[in-house]
This record gives sequence, C-alpha cells and structure tokens, in this order.
Amino acid sequence: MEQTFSISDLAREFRVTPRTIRYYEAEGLITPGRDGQRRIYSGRDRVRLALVLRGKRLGFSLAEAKEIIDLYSAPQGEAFQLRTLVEKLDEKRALLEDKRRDLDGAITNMDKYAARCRDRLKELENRREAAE
Amino acid sequence: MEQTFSISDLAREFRVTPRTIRYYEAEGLITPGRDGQRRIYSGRDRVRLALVLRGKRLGFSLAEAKEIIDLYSAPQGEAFQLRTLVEKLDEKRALLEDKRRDLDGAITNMDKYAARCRDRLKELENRREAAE
DNA sequence: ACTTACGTTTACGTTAACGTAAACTTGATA
DNA sequence: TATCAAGTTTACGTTAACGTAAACGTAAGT
Repeated sequence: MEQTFSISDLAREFRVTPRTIRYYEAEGLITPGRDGQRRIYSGRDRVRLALVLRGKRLGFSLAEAKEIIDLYSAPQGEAFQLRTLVEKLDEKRALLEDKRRDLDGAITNMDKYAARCRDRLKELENRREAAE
Repeated sequence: MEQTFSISDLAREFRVTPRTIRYYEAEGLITPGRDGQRRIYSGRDRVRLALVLRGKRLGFSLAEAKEIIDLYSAPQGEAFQLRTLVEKLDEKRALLEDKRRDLDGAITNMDKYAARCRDRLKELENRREAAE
C-alpha cells in the first residue's frame, strides 16, 4: 500500500495552512481521495502540492501553475496527444527560460554591485590602517 | 543633458499602464521629478522601473522588490554603512539563489519528462512505419 | 459520558496590485 | 478660439489568494 497523508500532515510539511490546501483543491489543483468526509492525500497529491508551491515561489499564478502541472498528468495514448503535449511542454519550457534569464540577470547585477561595495570597503579600511 | 521620459513613454516601453507606474510611485518605488504637475522620468527612474518589473516577474511582491532595489541606492559614505549594505546584499543574494534552485529543478524536471514523451512518440511512429 | 484533537462546510473579511471612471489642467494644433 | 491629446487627482471597483469565524461531525482517550 502506498503512503497517505492527512491535510495537517501536508500543511505541516509545506508550512501552509489547511485552508490553503483546501483552496487549491477548490481551484482544481489537487484532488485528494476521501475517507468518509475526510480528505486523504496520496503521494501523487503531495507531489502536486509541492509543484504548486514551487510554481508560486517562481511567480506563477495558481492558474498558470495548474496549466503547467496538468501537463504532467496529460493523457499520452495516441501519437496526436503526445505531439501536442510535447508542443505545450516546449512552450512552458520557454517561459521557464525567460525566467532564468531574468534571474541570472538579477544575480549578475547584484554580484557586480556587491563586488564594488566590497572593494570600496577594503579601501576605506586600508586608509584607516594608514592613518594609524 | 540626460534623456527624460514621459509616463506614457515608459508605459509603452514596458507594456504597463500609466496607472501602474503611478501606483509604484505611491508605494515609494519610483520618485520622478516634476515639470509643473507633470511627471518627468530620468534614466535612473527608468532603470528602477525595469528592476521593479523584473522583480515582479520573479515572484517578488512590490515591498520585497523595493527592499532589494533600494539597496542599489543606499548610502555608502561610512564603513559601517558599507558593511551593513554588504550584509544585506548577501541576504538578498541568498534569496535569489533559492529561486534559482527552484527554477533549475523545474526545468530539469520538465526536460526529463519531455525527453520521455519524445521517446515514446518516436516509438509510436516507428511502429506505424513497421505496420506499412 | 465528556473532553480533546482533528476534520468538515459555509460564508464573510482582507490585502495587494492594480482597473476604471469622473472631473480637471495644460500645451499644441486646426 | 476651440478642440484635441496627454497629463493630473480623487475615489470607488475588482480579482486572486487566502484568513477567520461559526457551527458541526467523529474517533480516541479519561
């Protein structure tokens, strides 16, 4: 049997509230099973939740995150389905590349600036030594 | 003289509305000059706007973006100021690293999945050939 | 039998980040 | 001089993504 999780298990692990997880379900991002009226989360559900939260950290809306994540559970029966799936994957992949360009730019920017600051700081400290 | 821009110049260039730019000003992210009551944006203002928008694309809130961007115009007069500036830069840099880890994970994930899809598609196409 | 912990649904409240409309100013142009 | 086009302020509206509170169910321990 595969491992299952309660809503507070996942809430604890991912540091979100149960409300958040239920909200994601209402938005169609996760679809846990039920034991009576209680939600039961499978390993797959847990992975999807992790993907949603990573998407959010990267600046995607829930709707965008859903579009991407749903590709991972798209049907792959016929060749036609597979072809359109691969197309959509390329499209989303391009979005991620754009983000990587942005991110690398931001990091490079900051590194150069920080380097200049450190240089300037060293110079100031050298002057202080020289003044002793 | 340095080049200046009107609000609609920047709105066009960055594909946002003037409302958005004014909102960023109200939130303290940009502080353009004035000619009478009209706003006049300098090259520096333009750069700040670009930084804000990049921050947003990377999933930062306006408040977070401001915290980062303000470091680039922090005072660097005394050694103490420079030391705390370098500290804060390191801190923000770590945030960007975290995001890069997330992003690289997402891309790697997707690439592996896309590769499997392409393999499966080729196999289907080979079978079709064999059936001719 | 009672409390405690954990879960549920329903529904209204909140915040960030703008959108939108109204009423006004101002410089350029026909 | 009238009428644009582009700008302004003020203020209310909207949407996503939850927070929060109420009222309730249920299984486990005491």
